[in-house]
Amino acid sequence: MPELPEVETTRRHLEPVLVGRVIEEAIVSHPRTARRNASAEELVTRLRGRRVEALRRHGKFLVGDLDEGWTLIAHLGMSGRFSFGSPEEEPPVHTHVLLHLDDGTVVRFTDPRTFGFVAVFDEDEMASSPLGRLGPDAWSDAFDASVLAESLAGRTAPIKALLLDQGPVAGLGNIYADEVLHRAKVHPLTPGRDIPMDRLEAMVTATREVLAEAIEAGGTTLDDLAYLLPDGRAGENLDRLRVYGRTGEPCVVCGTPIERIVVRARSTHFCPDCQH
DNA sequence: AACGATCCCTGTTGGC
DNA sequence: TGCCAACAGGGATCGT
Repeated sequence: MPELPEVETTRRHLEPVLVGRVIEEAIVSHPRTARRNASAEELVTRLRGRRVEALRRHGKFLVGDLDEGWTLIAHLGMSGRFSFGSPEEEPPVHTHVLLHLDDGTVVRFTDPRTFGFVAVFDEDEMASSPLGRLGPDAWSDAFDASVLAESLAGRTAPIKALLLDQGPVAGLGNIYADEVLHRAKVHPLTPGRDIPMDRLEAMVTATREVLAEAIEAGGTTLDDLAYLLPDGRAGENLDRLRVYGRTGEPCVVCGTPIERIVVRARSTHFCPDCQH
């Protein structure tokens, strides 16, 4: 499923295609994908004629700066994916948004499970957008141990849940949260407020390492969930995962079998020996 | 305010 | 072999 590395990989592929282009026409064929706007028709109206000035990312959100003060927000959800091609090509099944650009390229948003969305907000709406509740981006210098310590102070929820919350840090999902906790040797059920400073520092370092590896590999494509890069290739990070999806396999550090528990209705993988 | 449960959605999987 | 329930999960929402 798309997390920060998959969204960043998507951003890097889309940036040269979108930035500087004008969206001449937009087609939105699934109302749920447009649910952050008043209607699919409103989203189409807001997209039409807009020039894309920049493509950024915060956490798992893609952020497109449009002209005249508009902002494009897209989230891949569980199964969302962007691709691009020519108008003559048949779009993939479950393609819900088409952006016809002024150079003839068509950008497509495809999302079988419709957990993702595409939206356009004005400046006032941006103030109350989903971005407002996000903590510092996990792949930025704004995320460090002192910031993390501040946001975890007094928090009794398990650290795994707090990492998924996007408040203390934005961009980690179920796969990379497990990977970070394993590398930092922190048990996923540890209450946030009980993690000592040296473990918080280890978590920040582990986050940078895990994300750097995953971005370099083009993200993680699981066997059963087909996240694909915009050019159709699979991400190559799966073999680098040390705990996620490895229940029962020996820990690469100590050999103890990896355990699986459920935290906040999310599968959670950890080494009971390394992570106390 | 913080936390936990529930819901949305559909392709894939596992059990019978 | 075929059918169907269970499962997967990011984020919003709601109750406590």
